[in-house]
Amino acid sequence: MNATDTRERILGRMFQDIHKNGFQGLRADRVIADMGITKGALYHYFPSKDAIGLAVIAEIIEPSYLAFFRSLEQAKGHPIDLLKDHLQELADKASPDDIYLGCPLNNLVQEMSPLNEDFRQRLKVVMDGMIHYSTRALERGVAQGQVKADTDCAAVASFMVAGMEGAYGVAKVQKSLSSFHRNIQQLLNYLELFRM
Amino acid sequence: MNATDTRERILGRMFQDIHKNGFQGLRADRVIADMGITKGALYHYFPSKDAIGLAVIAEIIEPSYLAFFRSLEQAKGHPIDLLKDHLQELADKASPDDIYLGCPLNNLVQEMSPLNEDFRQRLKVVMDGMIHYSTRALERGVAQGQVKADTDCAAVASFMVAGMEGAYGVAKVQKSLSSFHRNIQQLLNYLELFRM
DNA sequence: TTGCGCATACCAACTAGTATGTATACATTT
DNA sequence: AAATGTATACATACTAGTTGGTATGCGCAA
Repeated sequence: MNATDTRERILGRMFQDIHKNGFQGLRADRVIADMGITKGALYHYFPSKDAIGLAVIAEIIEPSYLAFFRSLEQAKGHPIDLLKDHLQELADKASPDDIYLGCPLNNLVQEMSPLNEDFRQRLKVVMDGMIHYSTRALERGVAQGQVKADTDCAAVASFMVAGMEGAYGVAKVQKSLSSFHRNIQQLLNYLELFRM
Repeated sequence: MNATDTRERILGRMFQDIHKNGFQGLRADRVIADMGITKGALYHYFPSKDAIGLAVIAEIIEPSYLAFFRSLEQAKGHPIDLLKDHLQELADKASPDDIYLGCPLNNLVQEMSPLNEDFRQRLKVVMDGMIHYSTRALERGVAQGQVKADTDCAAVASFMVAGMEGAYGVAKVQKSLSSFHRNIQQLLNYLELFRM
């Protein structure tokens, strides 16, 4: 068990606890106790609780969310299909627990944006990234005659992300996977409007 | 200053603090200290912190959100116009602070749904109500030839609420009123699709 | 033998909640 | 009408448990 492993194991567990309890609800000492290690290890790797949260965003949430959207830059295929396929995949892969706990990104956004500017800015980078790469994909679609010429690509991309997060939120209160599917389906219908 | 006043003043302040800090972030004693009263008063009216949160939902959040949607039952006019007007009004009336702090309903949903079943159910009643009354309004529109006959009214109503909450969320990280306006505008465009 | 990776032991501040006291209004009895 | 009881609406003081964080020590590999 080398050092990097321990740090990443801690981060992974912290992510899970934050996912369920929120950052304010995170009890770092309880998490590490569950892992069978002690505060010595925790504070060896992270100077403070805030640092844990920021590291979770930077090292777990951001990569996992932006991977797909960055990949749009090199992706071939109709941008509307690429975006729809991604949303469809999110819906297909979502477990009841994913729905019950909600979108980790959205959760942190709602909780931490007004409380901590460092958090907000890091989270904003992630969401802006999602919107940015989607916008560019749609714009390429316009240039290639795949997307309607009068499309406000930035507005559509932004609303797609908003609709996604909204779908997570509604499904979360309702504790309903099928609610999530229905709302994602409506979002797919919306995206289809902009196909050439 | 009679008793009812004090109770309602406490609730109002608690609502504000929850709106900013979340329920877990609420420090009830700090709030009442700011009000110039003491724990005696607080625990005279509320048996526990949870009771404060549930009272805020039942007595402040639920009425304010459901007022409009209930009114749809008696409203005359095109249902799509009624819904669009409401969304437009939300956008027009939103202050920068409303955006920065986010939608109180959505905030609590994201934070509390997985943590407290009592909270989740009370919040679900509110969101279900919003969707329910919107669905019925659209269905009456179908019956009266104002809304396209093949419209899945429940799906549209649900997605409208999801889009609304999503718009709040995205605008919250971005700290941008214009982002909110853009996303609401997209939602209005979406609703327009179902006009007969 | 020095520094890394952790464990142990501790602490100050906070936090929800309680136990108890008290002033005032209002009803009841005398 | 005066005296007495009683419920309401708080205030004060306290506590047990928690929480984030620190100080220190110690084994082990390079």
